[in-house]
Amino acid sequence: MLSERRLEVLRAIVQDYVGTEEPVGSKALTERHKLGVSPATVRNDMAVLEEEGYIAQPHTSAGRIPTDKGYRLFVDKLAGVKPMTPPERRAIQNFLDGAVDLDDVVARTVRLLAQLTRQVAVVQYPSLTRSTVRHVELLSLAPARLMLVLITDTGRVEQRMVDCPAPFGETSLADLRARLNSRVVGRRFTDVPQLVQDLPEAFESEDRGTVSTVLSTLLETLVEETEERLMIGGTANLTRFAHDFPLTIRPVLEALEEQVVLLKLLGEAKDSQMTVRIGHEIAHEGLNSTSVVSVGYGSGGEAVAKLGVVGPTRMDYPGTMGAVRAVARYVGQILAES
Amino acid sequence: MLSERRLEVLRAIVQDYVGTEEPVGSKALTERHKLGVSPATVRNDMAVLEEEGYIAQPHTSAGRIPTDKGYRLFVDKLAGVKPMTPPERRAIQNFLDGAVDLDDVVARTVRLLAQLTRQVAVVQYPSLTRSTVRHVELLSLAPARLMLVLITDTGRVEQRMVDCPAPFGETSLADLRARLNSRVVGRRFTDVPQLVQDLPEAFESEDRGTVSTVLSTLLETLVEETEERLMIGGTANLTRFAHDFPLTIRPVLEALEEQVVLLKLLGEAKDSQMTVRIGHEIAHEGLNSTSVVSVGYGSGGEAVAKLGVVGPTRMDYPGTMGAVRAVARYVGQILAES
DNA sequence: GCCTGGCACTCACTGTGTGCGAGTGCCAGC
DNA sequence: GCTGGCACTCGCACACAGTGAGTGCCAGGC
Repeated sequence: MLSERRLEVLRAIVQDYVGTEEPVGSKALTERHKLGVSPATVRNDMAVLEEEGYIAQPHTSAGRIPTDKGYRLFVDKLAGVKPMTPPERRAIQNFLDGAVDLDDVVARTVRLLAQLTRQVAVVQYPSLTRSTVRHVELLSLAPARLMLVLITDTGRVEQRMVDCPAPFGETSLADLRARLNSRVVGRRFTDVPQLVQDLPEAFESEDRGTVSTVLSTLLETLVEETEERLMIGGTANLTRFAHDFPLTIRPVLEALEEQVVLLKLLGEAKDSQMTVRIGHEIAHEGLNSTSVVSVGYGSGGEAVAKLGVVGPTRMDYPGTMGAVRAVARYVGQILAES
Repeated sequence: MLSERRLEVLRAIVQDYVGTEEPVGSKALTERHKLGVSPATVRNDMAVLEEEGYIAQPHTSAGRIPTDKGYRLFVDKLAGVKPMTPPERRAIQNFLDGAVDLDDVVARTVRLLAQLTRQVAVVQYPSLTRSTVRHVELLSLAPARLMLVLITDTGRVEQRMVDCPAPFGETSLADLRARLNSRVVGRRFTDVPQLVQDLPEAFESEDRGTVSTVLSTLLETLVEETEERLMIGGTANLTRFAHDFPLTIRPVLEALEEQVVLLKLLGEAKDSQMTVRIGHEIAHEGLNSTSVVSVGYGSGGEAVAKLGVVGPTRMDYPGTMGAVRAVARYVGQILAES
């Protein structure tokens, strides 16, 4: 176990490095922080911290920079979450309040997060898996062609075309619509397959084919859309540390376009808990020199989706965590209202 | 007017510079192209071309690079559109054929364009303004709460909540739905306002308030959604010329996030015609060292939206134009089918 | 009149060498 | 266990010369 002072030294190193973006030496440390000891002592502490793997030297005659392990300790033990100031809170709320629909809420959230943290923001659309059904609509577009529209409690809408094996009358359509809704409205998406299983049996044999087709399209939609959608913003912020990782910006951009990677990343985190993934803790190669701060958000107590930011491992963790948490809360409120 | 050979020299300069990304000198030019004259002659031609503003020297003892004006001449007079090869065409079609809905079509198109051109791809969602109505649906969610769903011929779906001033019965709802659809289905969005103008008069006075509210929400949706949506992809390709404009990448990323800018850019171009905007021809500052190649696409003869790519002014214009044109065609086909 | 070879000149780029200084590790002493 | 002192390391900035690609110009030839 590291002594109190050594932890203090680590904290100082992280703070200075995040601020200056330059390796920090023993002398500079004692000047900028009231550690109460001489540079020589700090050097000894640094030697220990380095041996334990918390900090490293880029080259022999340079200062130290934190390692991933160092940041990890910093986040877990040394840093709190920096709360937003009241004016910031008000600004967040005002900005989000202007949203007109779900797309707009997500778009505004991304912009807001990117601006607050000055990093890349990622917001997941409310997941269908954890949503409940608000309404299922069936529209007849042609004698043997239907449109299936699925509306979730979070306001998300999905639609699919259905080509029927046989013409389907308006009466049957109304019947199916009514039965379908009475079974699934208010229920969770995950429960839907079971709930509609025996529905074809209630219909005349000539209509059963169509009913089955509609149902399988519905189930397909549920499965397909379980692969969630994301919105990303603030990529221009990546250039702010271009000198930091000049060619590393490319793999990051590539990773960001591979939504699958991001979704997996968000998915790995514990539900509504704030999660910080640092550097090599991230499995994906392109993101090895970045950190991801994410948290779930939702209208009720439960998270329906996640949001977060991607930035350099050298980021202001307390501030970023504060912003992410605050935004998640307000988005949750907005969703609950609409 | 420039002589035939001087145009040939300009073409050679553009081609070489696009290929090598380095200023091209007179000697190298004569070696790589069969111009039939000596370097000294080419130097004289270059001096003329420079005087006329088609090429420039980065510094005194270097080769020449094309100016925006030089690229313009190249695109207008010297270069054709390079058609896609049959295997490429097949690949495009196969890739787009797998799409399941409009979002997917757009997403796949973006990916495809980015991959083909190795540049940033931009695809505009089919515009509501030029679309026709396929169906309007009204759903009752609560006694005084409706959901309005609008479906376009291109498969786009928009939904809005409507809070009614008074409870609205199922009968009235069905009536309104039927009247609304009989009037607007198959009509252009721009004609809708006029077509529904006198609709409230057909209802009992107690329902008129709600009908008006529904209609104004519908009209609002049309107006709001006229501000189009975009999908962007391939931003990682920006890093390919990072050495070319190392700090210029930032304003480009910023401009790409400002969808308004891009939409304006796409909007300025003539309808379905292929348009190339080069360097300073683009009003927006951040995009001054980029070129934009765009073209309209649509299911019928008329364009419903645009797509294109953003790349460095030093790009392979014939190839890019070929790819953009081919993709636009196939997307049009896909939309016509669905 | 246009093209060509020759020539002097420019200038970015590269590699080498040097001095500087921040930072380190170690050690003896308090 | 902390401190001051000291020798050492090494990246970085700067100066400087050599190289070579490229240019403009000019006199001569077709």
